[in-house]
Amino acid sequence: MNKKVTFSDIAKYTNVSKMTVSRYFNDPGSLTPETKGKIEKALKELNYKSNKVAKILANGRSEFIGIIIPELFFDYYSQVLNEILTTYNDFNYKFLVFAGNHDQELEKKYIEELLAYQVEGLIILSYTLPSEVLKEYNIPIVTIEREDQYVTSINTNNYLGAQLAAEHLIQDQCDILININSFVRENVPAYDRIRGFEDTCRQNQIPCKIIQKNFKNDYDVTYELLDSVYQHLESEYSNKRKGVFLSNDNYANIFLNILIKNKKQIPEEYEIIGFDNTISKESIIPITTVAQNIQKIARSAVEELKEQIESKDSEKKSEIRHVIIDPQLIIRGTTGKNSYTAE
Amino acid sequence: MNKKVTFSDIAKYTNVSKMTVSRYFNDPGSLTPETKGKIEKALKELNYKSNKVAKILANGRSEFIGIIIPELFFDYYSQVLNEILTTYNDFNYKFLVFAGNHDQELEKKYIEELLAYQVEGLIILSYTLPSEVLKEYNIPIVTIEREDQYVTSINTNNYLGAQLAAEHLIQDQCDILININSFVRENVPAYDRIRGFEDTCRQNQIPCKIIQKNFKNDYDVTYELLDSVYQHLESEYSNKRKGVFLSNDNYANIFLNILIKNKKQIPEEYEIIGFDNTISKESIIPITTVAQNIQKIARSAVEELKEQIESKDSEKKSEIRHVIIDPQLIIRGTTGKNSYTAE
DNA sequence: TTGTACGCGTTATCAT
DNA sequence: ATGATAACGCGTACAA
Repeated sequence: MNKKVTFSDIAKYTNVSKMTVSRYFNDPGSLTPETKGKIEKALKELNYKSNKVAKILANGRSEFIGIIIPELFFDYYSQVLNEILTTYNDFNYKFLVFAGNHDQELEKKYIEELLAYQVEGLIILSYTLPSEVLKEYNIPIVTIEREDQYVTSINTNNYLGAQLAAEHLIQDQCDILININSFVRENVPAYDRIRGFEDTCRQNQIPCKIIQKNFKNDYDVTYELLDSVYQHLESEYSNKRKGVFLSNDNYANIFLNILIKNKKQIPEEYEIIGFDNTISKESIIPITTVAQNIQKIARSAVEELKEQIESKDSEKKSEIRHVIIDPQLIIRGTTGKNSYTAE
Repeated sequence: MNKKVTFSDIAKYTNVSKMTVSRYFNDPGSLTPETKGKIEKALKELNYKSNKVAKILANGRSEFIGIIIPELFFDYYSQVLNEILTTYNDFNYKFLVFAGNHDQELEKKYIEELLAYQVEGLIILSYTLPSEVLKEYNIPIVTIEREDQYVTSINTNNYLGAQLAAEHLIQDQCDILININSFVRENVPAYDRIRGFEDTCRQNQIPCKIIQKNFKNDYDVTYELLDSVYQHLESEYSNKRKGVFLSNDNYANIFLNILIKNKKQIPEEYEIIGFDNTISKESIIPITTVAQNIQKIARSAVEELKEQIESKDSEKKSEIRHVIIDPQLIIRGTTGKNSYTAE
């Protein structure tokens, strides 16, 4: 390892100034082929390795973007992070990633740390800090699928997703439509899954029931809660065709398992639709689900951030924007009267 | 945002030198309470924000660790990444993360980029670059669950995992033990799942069959391949009690679904054991599985890296180490004659 | 096309 | 306990 080779070393070796070496990288067109060749040779022979930290200090552009996710045990976050990381190939931003673990104080600390490293922007998937607080950091920010009143955001068109689900269940002639959800606040995007579902039922004059439970991030708790929901539905709507829309694939999968164990006919007695298109395909009956366009969400997030970062330079203050990405209904075996087979 | 507040600004404001301001952060014990107070006040009043990029350039310690994962669609990688990120709270390393997407050239490029940002070490989960190549970068490196001959690594005790699985199936009086695997090379840790399985069968004089298929990262392909395996097992071992050990939970789940659809009795006719403890719990029958101790794997990786980083300073060259973490068998509904119920 | 001088914000070193 | 000065490695601005 010894000492690092710098522009000065290359400059001495080639009898040019270090500015010329710098230009070799940043403005090669301005060099004669000769000097270019000399420098190229020297770089190889001295085994030069660039130091971007010095570059940041000199020109102020870190090309860092900070990401704060709640965690990676939930497939949705993993997939979004995966797609964000992949944008490196097109946008060249480097990503410093923190897992907030649902802890507000921790997340504040993480943001301070990210700012210290001169990140040019933040992508926030965690939800503990209100957007009003986020905006105060005065740095380009994009949030994804969370409360977003005061900041630019990318969200799925949850309303449309719920609408597609409800319409599909109605078309399949379900007698009663049920939405199973956790207690989401009205100001988060996911609440539109309830609004869209209710509105669609009302417009089609189909009975509709919203069931909200205090789901934890725990399989057994979720199982118990959904089992009680099942009992309730059985007693309440015994001889009706039930169309059930759950707020994510994990819930949908567990609910499906409960139905199967109780020997229910699917999709004859129950139709099921999940959300997120994560594990739904791997269920005992592949589950119809609303798929978010995660790649588009991720790319849009980086694009919006890039725009903010660049408009910051040119003094045009960019307005807050809320980008909405349409989801897609993926029809599988838990809906459609003739589809009780695997794909 | 205006101009950034620096140590110089604080120094002028308080009539001390910027060195004293620096000491306020790095060696506060050496300051008098008075100056400490003055500086503290100035930091608040001028709203100072630290710049760690300048700090890196000055002292050479970035506190960055680079991570290269193949992708995040596979739960195992997500969980490992999650646990690595969480070590920030104890070790204070910041993580620059790249998704290699199984592309060797891309990964080389990513490593160069990471080196340019002065990362102090690398954690490699991707497998495209041989450890012989990795070692040549001459920087602290730890690999996780991949070929590791020339570098320090953290791996699960795959041999033990397979042994636990085989012993459990034998104890449950299976007549024939089957291991379903992809074509893994003999020099990757996962190959020990085959070795451990075979050895245990041999020692117990139980018939054993290793089936390797060319699994892709695709549900439908995997389904077809496992369906053909099922057909094969049915014709070959029709009235024997079959104990099947699959190399991950996804395969185990799909195989289980195939058995259920064919109305096989589980665990009477087939016993199933998966690996990784990811989706096994959410299957129609919760699947017995070998759980890797992911938290320990992640922490060990960071600890080993830290040791390498620190011993690098003190000129003691640290030896290559291969740390082995024991997994644990989690018994659920797909094994054990009396356990055909959910947990 | 190439060079000079200086600055980026911090720490290291040697003084006092 | 505090300060002066020189790094760290690169880019900007202006000059030649």
